[in-house]
Amino acid sequence: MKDITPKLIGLFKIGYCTPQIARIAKYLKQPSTTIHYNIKKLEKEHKIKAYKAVFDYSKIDEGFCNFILISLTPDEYGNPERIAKELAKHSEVESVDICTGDCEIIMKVRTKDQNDYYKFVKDIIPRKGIGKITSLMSLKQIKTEFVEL
Amino acid sequence: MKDITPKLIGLFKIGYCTPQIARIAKYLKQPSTTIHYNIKKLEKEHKIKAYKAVFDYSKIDEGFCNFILISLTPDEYGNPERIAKELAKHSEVESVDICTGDCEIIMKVRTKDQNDYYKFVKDIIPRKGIGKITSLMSLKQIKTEFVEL
DNA sequence: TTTCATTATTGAAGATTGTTCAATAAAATA
DNA sequence: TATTTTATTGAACAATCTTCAATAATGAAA
Repeated sequence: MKDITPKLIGLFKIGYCTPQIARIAKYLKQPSTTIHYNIKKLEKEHKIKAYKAVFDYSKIDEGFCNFILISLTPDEYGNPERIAKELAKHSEVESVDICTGDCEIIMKVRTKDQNDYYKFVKDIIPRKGIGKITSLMSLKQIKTEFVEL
Repeated sequence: MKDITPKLIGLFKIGYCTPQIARIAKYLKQPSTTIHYNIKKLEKEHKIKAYKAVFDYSKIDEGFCNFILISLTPDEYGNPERIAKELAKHSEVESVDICTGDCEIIMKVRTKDQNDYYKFVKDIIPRKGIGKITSLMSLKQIKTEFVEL
């Protein structure tokens, strides 16, 4: 057996999908060429970043979800983007935001279980600039990426 | 002019896309029927919830992003899901998670600006069961929905 | 207002892609 | 081993996306 499922999931996480012009045209009762034109416009303006799949992560070995609130060390207050972009590179990371308030960076991370999460935190967090972190564990996901589960 | 853009954005937020089987087949060097079969399997197992677009939200009037940490009143500790599902219904809400720690619910909300965010909070939050809320404002988004910006 | 340039809409034709089907192979089960 | 189920694959088909050229609408400038 080939087991291409993990490869598919990896591709679908970031793209490899495309709009359903005909279906949208029917739903909005407009010619498909008009829909096509408007979608291409959104793409040219870089308003659409990607077409992708949303998963029920609990069913694809990514059911352990955590929010990580990161406080930076004072010497790194100036450029939180450097650290944020490094963190964003990891495939377990769903989102990274630079924010105000009690922390400087908030990220959402998906792993299979506590063990994998521990590995991630142990590996990724002890780097220059990161002062303190707080984890908020998600017990149940009601809505993700605008999709209700 | 028809201005179907807002309708397209609404549709793309939740679906109306489809996988690119031929492209994946080429990339993975597999027959397209094999890719097709495996994707349909993922769908039947309900591992894939939707195919959708990811936006550069700063370019589509949803640039003001906040994380809201919600503490419930003691009498609602028992069923946080009722409140969570209600909150999830609103189109401004990207995600809703029930969690442990300092709060019971964490949600991600996108609005056009502070005014719209204020309206949302004023409208949505004062409901039975919600005790205290904390907002974390996102100043800059580095990665969203697994897509780097 | 009139002219001109740009942007938006649309139908028809063509190129590409997703889907179905039937046959075969592989894996799991008894 | 025998049997059932699951997985892979190529060929034909149906559906979709895309291109193109013509037209209409909009906005800017004289």
